[in-house]
Amino acid sequence: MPELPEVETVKATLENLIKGEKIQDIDILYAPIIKGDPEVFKKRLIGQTFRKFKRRGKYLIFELDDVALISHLRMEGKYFVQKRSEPIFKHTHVIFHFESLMDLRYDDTRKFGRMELRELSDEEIKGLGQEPLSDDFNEEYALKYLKNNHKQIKALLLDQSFVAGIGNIYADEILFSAKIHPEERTLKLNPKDIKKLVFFTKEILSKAIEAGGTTIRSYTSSLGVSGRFQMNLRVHTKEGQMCPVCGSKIIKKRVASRGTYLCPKCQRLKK
DNA sequence: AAGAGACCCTGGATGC
DNA sequence: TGCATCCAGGGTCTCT
Repeated sequence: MPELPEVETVKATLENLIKGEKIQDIDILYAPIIKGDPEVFKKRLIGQTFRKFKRRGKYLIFELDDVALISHLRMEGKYFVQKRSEPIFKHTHVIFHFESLMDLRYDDTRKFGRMELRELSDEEIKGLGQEPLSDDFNEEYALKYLKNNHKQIKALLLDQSFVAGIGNIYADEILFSAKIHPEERTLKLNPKDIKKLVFFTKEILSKAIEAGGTTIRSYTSSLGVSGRFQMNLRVHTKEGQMCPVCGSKIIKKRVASRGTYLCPKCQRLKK
């Protein structure tokens, strides 16, 4: 399940592979992936060349000559760059044919991902909070945001309008490193907690990007995107195993409607 | 305002 | 072995 580090890795990989490629034709095999009219989507993109590669939160933004293609991979979206002659996989839904006879193919087992066209002047994605690795995401911002907030802290980390790009895996890892219980109310967090939260958010996401993202479950074998950060996971998916800090058993419970892993001894609720 | 649940969707795991 | 059921969850929407 791609979160910020995985999307960043996909962005970098695709920039290497398809920058300067010109679209000759597009096959849309499963139309609901496309927001808006698929025919308009095709007409607008054919003849355009991939120029710039960006990421905002978990969204990929491809800039072409005079249009932006925004892509969200949701749970299992993947891009493959393949020769036109290669067989098409079962779950490939959109194919961009390049003049070079290479294809960019979008593959998505569960069909949750979405693509959308925007004007270059209108590529800002509404409702997204700060980029976690930017200087604008800092203690002051978090303190101010939390002032009128009563949520559970895990729900807040997953809230893209607070900070954009964190998903279920990294939320668990950040909270474990910061020694904060996922169900802790944001109101109860003190400035020290906030400081740790901001610090470990940046630290863990940066390290994950360096490692090329995290590969668990279905997130494997997509071209160029088999990360190594799963080696560094300390609580996520570790139910029943020993906490690497104190040796207690890691538990799993539902928090914010998500499977959540934590160490009940290192991450205690405040009184 | 927060939180729960439905929805989208498939494959893998589990249960009988 | 085989069939039915459950579960995973990012974003969006509805309801309480």
